Amino acid sequence: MPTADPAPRRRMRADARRNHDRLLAEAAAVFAEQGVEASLEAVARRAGVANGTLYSHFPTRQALLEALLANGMWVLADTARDLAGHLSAHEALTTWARAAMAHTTRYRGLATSLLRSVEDETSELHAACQEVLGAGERLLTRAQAAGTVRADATAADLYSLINAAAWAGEQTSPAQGERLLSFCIDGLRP
Amino acid sequence: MPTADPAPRRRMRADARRNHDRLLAEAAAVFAEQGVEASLEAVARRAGVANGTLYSHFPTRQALLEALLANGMWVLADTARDLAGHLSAHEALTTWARAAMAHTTRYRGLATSLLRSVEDETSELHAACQEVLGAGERLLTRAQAAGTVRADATAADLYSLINAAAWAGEQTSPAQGERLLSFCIDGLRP
DNA sequence: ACCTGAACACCGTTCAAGT
DNA sequence: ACCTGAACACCGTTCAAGT
Repeated sequence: MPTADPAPRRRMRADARRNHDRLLAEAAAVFAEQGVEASLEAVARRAGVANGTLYSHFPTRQALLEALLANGMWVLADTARDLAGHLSAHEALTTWARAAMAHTTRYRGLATSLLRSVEDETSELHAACQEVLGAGERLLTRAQAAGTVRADATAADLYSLINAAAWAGEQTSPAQGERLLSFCIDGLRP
Repeated sequence: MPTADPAPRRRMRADARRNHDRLLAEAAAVFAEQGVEASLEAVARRAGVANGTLYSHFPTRQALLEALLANGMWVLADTARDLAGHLSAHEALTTWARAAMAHTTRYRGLATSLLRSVEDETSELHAACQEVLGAGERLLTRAQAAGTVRADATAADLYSLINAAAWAGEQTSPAQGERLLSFCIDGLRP
């Protein structure tokens, strides 16, 4: 029961809808090439619209990211529920953590936005980040009940370590990022 | 036996020396306030010199950071040697890791520069980062010999986790950063 | 030997004017 | 209802001209 509707899908003029979609598509391409700090001016240019049009559709960079990522983040939360049904508490946790990290490495610089936004209520990404945090928390609690994770670990710890490993992977190599994630998760054991 | 002299301390015109020192002092202040991505134009302005003067003394942002940090990083490497003399292998490692993380949190954004620079030979910070990496490696090897750290952990792992924890602390809270460091170090146990 | 400041090519963000 | 594009205030970096 999300309180915000995903997008006012219908009540939009045809040209507005076209611009909206075009902007999202080009933003995805530009962010994939240059990371989430890429020039928004370049996004507008590639979408063939004036810079003001971009800002009227997506008032902030975070709003653009939210539109690109919210869906994937809901899927991630659903994945947590699925894994909880199919795997042991600890395997579900580690498998999901890897999936969450993979999502975070989608664009360079994303880990920074996602970690900041989980605590920043003014961020358009905040709700989606909280969703992911909550999904992780359920898997964490389950693993704690099973005795495979220390009792003092928190959802914020799990969320932080996933993002930190993703970030380290960005700066060095994906393999190094995954090694870090493994170490951190091992460090959660009692 | 460092091969690069710290700075051509003497052969400098008086005005050049003054500008050099003033630029460093203002850079330290501006970075402390705004992080290492702060405007270099602002640094030059506050130092009372033209922007070109800043670039002639410090051709890149990394060069400026190197001048500000290299000394502290050598100290960090020395600290590793001291700790090895006074503490158990594992205590020396954990104590030093905390000191290294504290150094990394000196300016916001620094973790990113320090992790990138350790592998990037073109960075002016590269030598100093390698120094720190090497210091960590000695403590790590000693702990591995003592059997308190798993054999497959590398110096790059240690260096990455210190910087990743510092980064996470920047994005959330120092306390969260320290929790992450603890978990990661625990994860290094056999 | 060093400094200056203009020059160039870029940004993010806002907002009056258009259709 | 939406789009345009100019306007403003800021960058990083280079380099001819000065002293």
